[in-house]
Amino acid sequence: MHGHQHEHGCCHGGRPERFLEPCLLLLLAQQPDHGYTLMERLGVYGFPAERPDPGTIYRMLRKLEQFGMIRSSWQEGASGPAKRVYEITEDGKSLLASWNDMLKRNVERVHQFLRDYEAFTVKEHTL
Amino acid sequence: MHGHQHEHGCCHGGRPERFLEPCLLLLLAQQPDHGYTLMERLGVYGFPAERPDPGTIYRMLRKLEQFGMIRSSWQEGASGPAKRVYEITEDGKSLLASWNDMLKRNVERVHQFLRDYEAFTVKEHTL
DNA sequence: CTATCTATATGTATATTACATATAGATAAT
DNA sequence: ATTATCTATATGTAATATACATATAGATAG
Repeated sequence: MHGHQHEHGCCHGGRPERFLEPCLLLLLAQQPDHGYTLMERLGVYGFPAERPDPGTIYRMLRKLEQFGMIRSSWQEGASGPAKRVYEITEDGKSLLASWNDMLKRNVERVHQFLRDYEAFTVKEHTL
Repeated sequence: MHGHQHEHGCCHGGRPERFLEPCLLLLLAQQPDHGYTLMERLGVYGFPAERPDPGTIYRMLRKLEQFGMIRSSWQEGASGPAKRVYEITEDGKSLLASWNDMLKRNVERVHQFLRDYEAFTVKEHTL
């Protein structure tokens, strides 16, 4: 029952923000790839596997390239339309390491919340 | 070295987003309080304890009140300027439960990322 | 030759946060 | 006394990320 009852109006529950960028960097660190396949691979990190949003993903890839975190080249001789294949740069790997540190810290903050919420519900139950 | 080197320009690492709302709800579930004190209590969840942003916090409180998640009354007879004391409503408790569920799911997503990043660095090291 | 699949891209709206600034009553200091 | 500081609440504006809608086009299947 919980989780989706507040999607409209105020306080819609949803996805974690600022998470797409590190996930794309990690996927490209694992192996070079193009946007269309990356959309599917993002499912591992909880992004909607069936109906991902191409616009958001391609835009993020272009932004990362603008700042030199990834680089791209057009793949030739493949089937279907031309594919822009991205690979991570050294700067991108350094940024990925930063994201890893930051996400670790943020997880700690959320764990503190989850512990306190648990304590709150236990206390409520004993009233 | 990591963690703050990309604060400017692209890809600034920083705080988790959409985290202020659940934290305020949890703090008010623990006990009714007014904005000025809540600012300090937010330090438990990693918000900057010395120099929090009043604007963001008061605005979020007003939004939560607009949607009936908390309610407020002016506290009389206290020292200093008038204080608007907030308390959580039943709807607010329900929303808080939703946030708890969602944050649990999101933590799982981040854990997947952290595991994969660890595996990536191990692999890089053995090359 | 038309429809569908693969692949990339832009336009716009909404939401959250950061930073700057405004207001005002209460209390402390000179 | 009157000035400065502390407590407390509030608004204006900009930056950023995401969601949703839509556009484009080559390749392939019916």
